[in-house]
Amino acid sequence: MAVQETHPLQLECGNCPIRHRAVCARCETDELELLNGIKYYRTYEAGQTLIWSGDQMDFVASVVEGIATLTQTMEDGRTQMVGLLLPSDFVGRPGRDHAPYDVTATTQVTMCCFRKKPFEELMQKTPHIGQRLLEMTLDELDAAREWMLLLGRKTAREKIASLLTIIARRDASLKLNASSGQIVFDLPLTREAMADYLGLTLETVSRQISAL
Amino acid sequence: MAVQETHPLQLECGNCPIRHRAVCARCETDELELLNGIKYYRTYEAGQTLIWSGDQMDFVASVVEGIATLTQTMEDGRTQMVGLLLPSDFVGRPGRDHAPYDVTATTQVTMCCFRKKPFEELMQKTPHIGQRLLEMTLDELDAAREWMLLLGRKTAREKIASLLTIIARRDASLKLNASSGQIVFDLPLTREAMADYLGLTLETVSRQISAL
DNA sequence: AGTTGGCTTTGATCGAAATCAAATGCGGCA
DNA sequence: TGCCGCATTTGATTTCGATCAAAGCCAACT
Repeated sequence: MAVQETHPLQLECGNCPIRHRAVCARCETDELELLNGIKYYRTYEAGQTLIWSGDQMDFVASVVEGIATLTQTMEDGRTQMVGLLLPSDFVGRPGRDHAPYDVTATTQVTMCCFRKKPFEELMQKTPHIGQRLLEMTLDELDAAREWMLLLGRKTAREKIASLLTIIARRDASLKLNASSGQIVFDLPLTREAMADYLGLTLETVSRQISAL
Repeated sequence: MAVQETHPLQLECGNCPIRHRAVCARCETDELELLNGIKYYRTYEAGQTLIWSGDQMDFVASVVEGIATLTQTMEDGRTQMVGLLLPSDFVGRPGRDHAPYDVTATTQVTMCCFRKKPFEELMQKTPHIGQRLLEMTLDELDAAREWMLLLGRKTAREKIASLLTIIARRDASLKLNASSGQIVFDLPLTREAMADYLGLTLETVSRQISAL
């Protein structure tokens, strides 16, 4: 894994860490071969903005490693995070050619990219890709709606608590650490990022965390 | 149309009002024939809850006429609306068997229903349905994220303004009323429904509307 | 007319979170 | 060692929207 992180120029799909959860999860060996033919990897540093809202999008991609965020910004500078991209999540939208949100790396991020045109053509030929993408999009929609409840109706403290449980839960499902009863995890987000996510100010986030 | 509203037991797909925007939009005549074979209509009265969160879902459906809402409720009774269902919108999720939200009619609603099992089988055979559903789901996801910005970062007044413009815009695109510069529309929502949608209390909604 | 019950408006008060401002801690670097 | 830049914490004050409470409006029904 360490080797791939430094320069994952070409990685075999067979032992890809997101093989069974990404958009390619349902693909058979032959379909995978086609995808493999048009894929290429890119890595980004923590803090880097991968995509700016409004950018021309000539590719789509899967997050292989790292964490990135989707944020929306108003004219006066107020921002709201509208999505968290984790390994296996899909970026971009077939059939749309400009990006609707900023995408920013919060850690170092590795992406498995496909030029949009060939990918769209492949989607026509191999139904498994479209099926999986639909599934993933429906899950994202559920997550977004869960978040709407949080933003609209929860108190600052409840928001923090929800964020922590979500991160912890994900973390657990990723590492499957059947360790002792204790749950330990580090959250790779600054106070500001949390505030952006929760619809709060960073001061409020700080205070509420101290209070726990 | 009046006739269909009272008892739309069977309506010809060819002159269905949502023929070109619903999940069947991309279907060819032969595919439409298959869908036609498994569809049935249901109507609900204003105020009626079509589906309760947690219900077993043995069908999926398209809204043909009327408006319904998707709402999420917390244990202590706080509620947040997470979606607005308009004519052509799709209800239910292939591959999931319990409803995640309450669905409530705000006006009289007519739905074009399909039993889930046959629909899912049909989706395998006719790619156009899955493709269209993906497209619609991606649009819904965009709408949900727009709403997250509203809930997380906008003031009460801005929330009201956004709601009004959204309703007005939709209304305009529906009726295509190229009337004089004036824009006239009635919003078929109670103060409480608006409050639910905007993450506010009904008092605040009332005050802000008066203030405009 | 009068009553009932719904939605809506208006008023008074309270409180949670935003805002403004300053201090603290800490790793990198000259 | 000391300075710088950055994230975080803490404090004081303000404000927006929630909450609690009462009245107004209007259509349906007796």
